[in-house]
Amino acid sequence: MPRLATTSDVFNAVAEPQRRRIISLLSRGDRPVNDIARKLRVRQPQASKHLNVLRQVGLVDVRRQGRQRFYHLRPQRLKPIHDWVSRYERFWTESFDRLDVYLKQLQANNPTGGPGQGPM
Amino acid sequence: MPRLATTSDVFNAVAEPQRRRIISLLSRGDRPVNDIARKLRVRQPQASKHLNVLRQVGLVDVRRQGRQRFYHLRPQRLKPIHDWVSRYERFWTESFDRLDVYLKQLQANNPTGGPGQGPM
DNA sequence: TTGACATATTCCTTTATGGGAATATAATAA
DNA sequence: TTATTATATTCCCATAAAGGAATATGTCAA
Repeated sequence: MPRLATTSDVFNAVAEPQRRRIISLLSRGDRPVNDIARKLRVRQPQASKHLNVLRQVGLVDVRRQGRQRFYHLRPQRLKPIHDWVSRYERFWTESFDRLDVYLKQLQANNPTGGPGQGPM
Repeated sequence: MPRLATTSDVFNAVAEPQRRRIISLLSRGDRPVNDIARKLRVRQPQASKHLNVLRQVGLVDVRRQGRQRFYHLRPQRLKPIHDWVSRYERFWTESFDRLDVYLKQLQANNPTGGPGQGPM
């Protein structure tokens, strides 16, 4: 099973640093392409390409205004990532002592037993 | 700026579905390689390769026990992802009405002005 | 019309990645 | 020792992806 396409998997879309920067930038307001390209120090075609990926995956949408295209962030699409990673939040939030670890070992070595604890 | 290596960027390491499944599995307890491979229905070498990536990026570590190697999740390494994506949480948590959007437009069109609001 | 500006798209090249298959290494058992 | 089990590693191949450069498309102004 290879990696899902950047245009269909949010995790993969966001695995590109430039695209993360675009998301950061757009979170402060809609912007036209040249604006984005200038701010991020990339050439316009690359900006357009990244924006195209983000649009296809649903992380941004576009609004035309004159000859410009204002890109707009759709942050709800980040929620799957947030949900997934939040399942592990307690592991670094709670005091996570050796007893917890020991109990987890036991559970792992005993496939039949115990209440389901961790995230899936 | 190309994509960072899966072995050095947690975002990229986690962009692979199989590796996310390994993380899920390990969150319920340490496991040896064959166990993981069997559970995830992948061949042992692929499991080892993914585990190697996860180990290099710091998401798991290994403990030898006899001829087996028990892999152990290091969930703290997921924190960077959690931190990053949490910056946008309020956008889908708060009621985010059209006024907010309008204010963001204004701010974007007026680079000099206004208090910094959004995440960076 | 023509020209200038804003953006998208295409083509090309390089590179990282992931799977398959085979093999190597390591540790235990007999 | 040899055999067996558990895991790692290597080699090969196919593919997605990202940047560069050039070009196409679209929109406005004169």
